[in-house]
Amino acid sequence: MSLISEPIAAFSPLYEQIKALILASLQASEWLPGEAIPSEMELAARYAVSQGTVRKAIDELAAQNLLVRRQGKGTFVATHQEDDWQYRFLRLEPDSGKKLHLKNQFLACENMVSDAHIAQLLNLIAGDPIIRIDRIQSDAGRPIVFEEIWLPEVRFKGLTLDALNAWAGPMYAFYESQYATHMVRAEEKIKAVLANSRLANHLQVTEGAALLSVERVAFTYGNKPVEIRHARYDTSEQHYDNKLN
Amino acid sequence: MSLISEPIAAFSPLYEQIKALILASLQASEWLPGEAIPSEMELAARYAVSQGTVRKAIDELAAQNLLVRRQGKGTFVATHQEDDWQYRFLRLEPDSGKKLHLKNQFLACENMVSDAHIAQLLNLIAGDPIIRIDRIQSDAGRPIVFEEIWLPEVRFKGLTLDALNAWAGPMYAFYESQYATHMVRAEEKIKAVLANSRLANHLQVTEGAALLSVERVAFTYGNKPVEIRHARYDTSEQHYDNKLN
DNA sequence: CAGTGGTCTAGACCACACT
DNA sequence: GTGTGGTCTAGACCACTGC
Repeated sequence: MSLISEPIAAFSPLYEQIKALILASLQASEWLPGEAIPSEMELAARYAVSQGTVRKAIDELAAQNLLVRRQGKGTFVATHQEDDWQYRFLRLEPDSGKKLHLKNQFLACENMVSDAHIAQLLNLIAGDPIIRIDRIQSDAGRPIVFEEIWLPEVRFKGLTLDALNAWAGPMYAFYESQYATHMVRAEEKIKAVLANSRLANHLQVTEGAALLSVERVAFTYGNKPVEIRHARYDTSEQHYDNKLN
Repeated sequence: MSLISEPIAAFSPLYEQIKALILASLQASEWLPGEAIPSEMELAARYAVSQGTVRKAIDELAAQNLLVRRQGKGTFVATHQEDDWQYRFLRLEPDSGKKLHLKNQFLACENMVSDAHIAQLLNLIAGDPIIRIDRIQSDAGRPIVFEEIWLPEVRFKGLTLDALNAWAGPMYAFYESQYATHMVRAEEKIKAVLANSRLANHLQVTEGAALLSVERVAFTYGNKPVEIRHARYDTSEQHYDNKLN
């Protein structure tokens, strides 16, 4: 009888390896968000494979929203600074169908040490330094969202309330331009909760009103969690919109 | 100066046309859910294109979850009857991480006429006949979900409470096997609401408890809406799980 | 016009499932 | 072994962008 050992590494097609190489370059900031990566022909030459193989690798990265293809122009590193990506992860929509125009109001930005829960979510150790931010987002003067945000202090060193208040655009564009941190994906856990007095005050609803609780973990390249958010949405006149495929 | 008319029909690549042809066959039930479609070679011959072009068409349909590729076996029409697709559209998960084992309890199944709201969502006219179903889903004896469901009577003729109670599996597998209706995608609008006495009673929570309200429209082939659901989830020990990419 | 991504082809070969 | 989907290649040509 023959001795056939279990394959340690499963078969990995060439384009998967190319994908990994491109990903490594993204992670190493060889090409920055918004910039063009080399053309398919150049990459094919660099990796010594055919254009079709590079193409398949890029296709998959584009499907995961890591790259953006633009015919005639090139392939670009995805960025949260583009107009149509500004609110890529925001699923809240007014019932009326109009568009939300959210304005930030930052309440706090303080350095502290993480508890066990936040530490675990961020792959840190309880007691590691973190930054905690509170903010309210309003549409036409009406508060809609109250959010608590936790960030690892190592990555977001020196972040202050003043810096936040000086920034007009969305949070993830801020992280990208100020801290070279691009968010790739996020996971959310949604519940219905009752407003306590603090939440009621922030969102100008009555105590005991129903609010949507949204806990988010956001990840950069390499599946690294770098932001925790706990949001409460007032869904009396807006809803969380989701598509199932 | 030259007179250049706007292109009426934009350029449409071959594989898009093949995609449309395959879609038409699916919609016409030429191949039923769970069945294999012809091999790539056969389809290439049938449509007189290369295998690569058929491949790209199938790739995109598989990405939309309309087809399922299985190496060495063939390409199959997606079905809700497969084990791992049973709860493809259910995003509710226990906080504990365990799996939910939901048991159905159907409360009502009655014929009625649609109001303007439901009619509009189902592309019907107010007054058209519809079927309305109430059900409760429980996990380990605890009611978790209360749902109202509306179906167009034309498509689901003769549906009775007894038929529902005789069915053990998930709803969309039932529609598929009994009414030749396969659900392709769905849209959900989520809010937080307070339990009124009726909801409190169904879900065994106190009046004024916070509940997740989930309004779903589900579509078959050809973007045709064929089911409306309004669910209320008790999220005290479970949450709605969502991934953002 | 040159350069980029996008389409289409034809053919060779690999991995996997079934028999 | 045969048939299926999966990978990879090389080359031709099309569509779009910007100089």
